[in-house]
Amino acid sequence: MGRSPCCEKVGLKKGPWTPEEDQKLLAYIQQHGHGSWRALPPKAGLQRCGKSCRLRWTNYLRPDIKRGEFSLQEQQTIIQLHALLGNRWSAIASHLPKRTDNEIKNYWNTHLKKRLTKMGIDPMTHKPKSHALGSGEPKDIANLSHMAQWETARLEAEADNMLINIPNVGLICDNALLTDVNYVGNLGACAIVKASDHSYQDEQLKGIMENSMQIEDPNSSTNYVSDSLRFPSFVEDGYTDLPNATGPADDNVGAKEMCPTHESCGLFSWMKSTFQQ
DNA sequence: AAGTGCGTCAACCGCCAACAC
DNA sequence: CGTGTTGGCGGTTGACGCACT
Repeated sequence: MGRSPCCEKVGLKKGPWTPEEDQKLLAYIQQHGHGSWRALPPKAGLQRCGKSCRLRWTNYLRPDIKRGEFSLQEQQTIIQLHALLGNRWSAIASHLPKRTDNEIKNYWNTHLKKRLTKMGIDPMTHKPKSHALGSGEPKDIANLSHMAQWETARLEAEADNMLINIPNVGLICDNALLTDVNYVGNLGACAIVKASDHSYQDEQLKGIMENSMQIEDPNSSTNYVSDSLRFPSFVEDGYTDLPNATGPADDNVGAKEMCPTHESCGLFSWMKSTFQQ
């Protein structure tokens, strides 16, 4: 049998907070700080348990909270970090200034999880569903092991406050089934936008592609790439072995290998070989 | 207009680790 | 070292609003 709830005491209120209660809590904390949460409610004149007060403050009343729709950049970050950290919402929240772990958790459960599932991606493993359990072949096991090592290295670097800067990848192609944030294994996020939908892709990509590189699908008949987003500076800095990334429309050897999830395509291999050093 | 189903999200519950004694 | 307390975390619930029939 578990411990009895902290609000079991007679007279303690539960449920939604009223504006009056919010005001009392806010005023008290602004004046005295929260101190001991357990001791706070009677001092603030609230018929709540300390836990409820703490939750209300951290998830709603804190002045440094950003509310409202998640930007594409934020969505991308959540997906990336979830692939890396799993359901460690507070750790994920620490990378998203002004967002609470509760809000991120809700957003993941109600939006992102469903979206990944719809895209045929297992939201827990971040792998295509058909590959979620792996084939059991030595090659797959080796890959998983390699990726695990890579993630470990990343986590260690993160702990040292030296987060490795892995670029995100944008792919514009005519036959894209996806018009949203995707991912490339656990290495980076990938924005796939249908090339013919010029009306929104520029703004959409700008949101996603901050500090990102962009790869144009050479198979695209439209070949639309916004100049402002065209080809990253780091390609000029030496990353020149992209799989046809900068090639003309008919230079499509690598692009033919592109797949919706990029798990096994040239893009994925390229990222692995380039960044797993 | 009423009923139903579904999505969203604030809030709660219970577990756990850290800390004080 | 054992025990009690506290705060933090992730999982879950349920009230609410909206869309649809």
